[in-house]
Amino acid sequence: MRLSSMADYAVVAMVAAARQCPTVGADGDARARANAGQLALETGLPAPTVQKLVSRLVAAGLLTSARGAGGGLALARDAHDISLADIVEAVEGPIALTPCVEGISHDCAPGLGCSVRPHWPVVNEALRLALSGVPLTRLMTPHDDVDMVQ
Amino acid sequence: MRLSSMADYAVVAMVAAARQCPTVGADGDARARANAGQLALETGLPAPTVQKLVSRLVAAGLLTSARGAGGGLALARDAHDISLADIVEAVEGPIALTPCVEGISHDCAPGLGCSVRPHWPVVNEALRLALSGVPLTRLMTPHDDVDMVQ
DNA sequence: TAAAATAAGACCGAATCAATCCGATTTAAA
DNA sequence: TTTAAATCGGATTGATTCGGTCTTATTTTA
Repeated sequence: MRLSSMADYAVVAMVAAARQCPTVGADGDARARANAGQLALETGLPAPTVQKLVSRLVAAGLLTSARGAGGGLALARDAHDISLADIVEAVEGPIALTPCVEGISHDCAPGLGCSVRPHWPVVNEALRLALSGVPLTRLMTPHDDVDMVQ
Repeated sequence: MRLSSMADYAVVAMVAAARQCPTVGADGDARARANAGQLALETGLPAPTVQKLVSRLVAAGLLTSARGAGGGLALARDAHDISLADIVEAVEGPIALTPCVEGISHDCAPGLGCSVRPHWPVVNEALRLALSGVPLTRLMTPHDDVDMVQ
């Protein structure tokens, strides 16, 4: 039920990246690029861990990377269009509480014919919806009372 | 993000227990008690694993146990009043995606002042609500189309 | 009184996960 | 042309948790 540490760190790293690169240039060439070392310094996470995280985030299309000297990272799209679900899925894969997904048998209860399996997608979708409702912009604020009213 | 195997098995075991003891006697003394061995046989799970599961379920107040010869297990309350959230909490403890709960520092991002921490309770509550909405009675049905309309 | 059946707790092996390190590739600047 | 800087990918090590098995204690019936 717990989020993996990698996914937890990824959220923190994305928040830091969004702070360092608040606005991406409209021409696609972000001016204020942040490198992995700066993100590690700001978040307090180990540098190798941040490097591995940004690799997955880039592969998932949440960050854009520019190699070489002067390179760095930038948000692929606006911070308001990146949600917790995107970050979690980028690091952990599809959001599912159980391995009882379509295509895999996983006969956990042969006698019951796995009667609980048809009900997991409902829970998974509800969870995904909850994560999708939290954009990155809301996480950037140090403390707000918006959550209380929701 | 994945549920632990123990919690997954606990759901299956509770479904099997609800099937073997559909109605609990109003006098509190259930007539049709199921023992751990029968549950293991019906679910296909290892018997020692089922024993460990029922121990936690009894401790959590979801099952009642009667020791000695002729003893066994019975649902503590009606199957309609037992939800997925109850079972998961009985096995895994409080439902929380991150260890960022009140009382524990866990300074994942000292530089940011853990700006993401105030937002986790919102997600946790949404997840708990989704699990609470699935009663045990719905899981007992082999296959129904109720989930589709919801 | 004795035997049988049960739950409850303790122990151990194994697997997954997190973290780290190293080398390869690419680009800009001197 | 050369040097420096920064990302990308894989492989390795260590530890924590998880899953499974076993033994012990308690209770009821014959």
